[in-house]
Amino acid sequence: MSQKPTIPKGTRDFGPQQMAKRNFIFKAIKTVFEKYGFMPLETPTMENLSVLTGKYGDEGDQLLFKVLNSGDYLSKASEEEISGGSKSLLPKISEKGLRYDLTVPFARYVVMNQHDLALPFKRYQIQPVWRADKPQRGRYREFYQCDADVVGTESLICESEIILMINEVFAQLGITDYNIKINHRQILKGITEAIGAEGKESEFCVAIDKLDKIGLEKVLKEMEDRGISAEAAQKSVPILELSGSIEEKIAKLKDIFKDSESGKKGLNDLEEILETLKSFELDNNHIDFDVSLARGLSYYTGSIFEVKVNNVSIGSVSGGGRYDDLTGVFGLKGLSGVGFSFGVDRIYDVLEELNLFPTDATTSTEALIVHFDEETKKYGLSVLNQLRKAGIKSEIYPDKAKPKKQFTYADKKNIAYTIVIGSDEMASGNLTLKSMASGQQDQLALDAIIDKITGHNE
RNA sequence: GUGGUUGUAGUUCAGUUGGUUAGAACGCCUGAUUGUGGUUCAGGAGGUCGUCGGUUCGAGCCCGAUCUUCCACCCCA
Repeated sequence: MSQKPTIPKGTRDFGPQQMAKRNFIFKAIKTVFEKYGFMPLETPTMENLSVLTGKYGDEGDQLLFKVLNSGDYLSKASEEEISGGSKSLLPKISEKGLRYDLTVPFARYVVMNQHDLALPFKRYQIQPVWRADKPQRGRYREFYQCDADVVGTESLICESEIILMINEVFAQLGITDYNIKINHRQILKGITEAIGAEGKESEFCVAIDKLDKIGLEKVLKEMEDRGISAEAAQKSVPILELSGSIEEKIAKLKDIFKDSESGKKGLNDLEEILETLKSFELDNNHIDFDVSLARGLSYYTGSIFEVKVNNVSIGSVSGGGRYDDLTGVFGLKGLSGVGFSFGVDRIYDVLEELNLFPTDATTSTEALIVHFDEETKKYGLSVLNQLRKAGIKSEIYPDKAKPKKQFTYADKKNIAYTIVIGSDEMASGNLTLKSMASGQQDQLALDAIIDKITGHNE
């Protein structure tokens, strides 16, 4: 008995229909990225472990997929190291790992090529990444990230452009009801100062990030669990419950941040981003200033954002922020950057849930040639050649088969037209064009058929 | 990593306290139609019940291990 094939946990195949839909998303994202002056970059699937480890925290290191050294990978390890467990053995048997995200390889690339790059450097990168996580719904061990980053400038125009790009991508995808939540790490720092919890920033961030998930009371408890005084936690309540328009929230915070340089800086940045956007005449920029937005990644130092589509069961579909020292760990100091990422898998689920995939995203072949015998099949080949010369996606049923079988094939593959060639058609030169959707058939010369199919596309 | 959960036909699922030959729907194949798909009708194929071991006269059902699925926590896209 042959064994049943399987794929590794947390990985997926993408069939033709899925790929058509995924490509629809990728195309929209790529088009927009390039329109804003971002250039494509690809980096290797594998990086040296020295590049990857220590960049994502202890948890992150555990989630790295490591690649065994080639050949006799145990030969360099001593008895002692083998008996010492995985910690001492690992560096001896593995030197490479699969990329965990696109940001670190990007930073590595920038440092390695710093003398050749025109700064500011704008790149986009669409590639799979791997995490040895436990899979769940919407969480895989292999998934795609679509990153766009700018390094080498502190200009807030970049932030504004990110907002514009998100708006443009979503417009192309047909998503209309969504919020771009924005906040600023300096504002969060300002809040910790204002409530008397200086230096507890990261604890504060971890706690409030869960606000919409677990509610205010549990967040306050979490703050206390993480070493923030009950008094300070209480003082944050009015800030977290801020309401009103963006301008009103900013005005209220300005008052609270009288003595906080960080807080003021954050608010100024935010105002400048909003001001810059006014030059671009958006009807609705979808921005929502949310002081409870924190985002886990600790390397963010400036603005941060996250996109949530409303009325769907899916979490955030995009996010990003500004980091001051991304390349510092690789020895290149003082390079500020800002970047963001689209989560393709989640966008896919959103489009599916809202039924927003256009029907032509899934059509494949436009015309199938149906024949009856060797002679008509041969005649069909020259017809096929003409169709393809005219740019029509077309194919001929390769085997001799009953028409029923050939039509069923066209039906299953969702092919729009069939062109039937029998002895009558061969004799007259007028072929039978059948529209599979309506079932209507017409006797037409090949030129007329080509006109009709291509005309239908325009 | 912690705790729970699932596994029966290609797919979604039934399957009685452990008792003969494991079912349905959809899908698939063939025919009704030797030049016509989607609808209809008739027929057919398809399962070592996740895997290995144990209990039993007897296991899809009970027990153990393992893999797998999904969920919560942690963390994250």
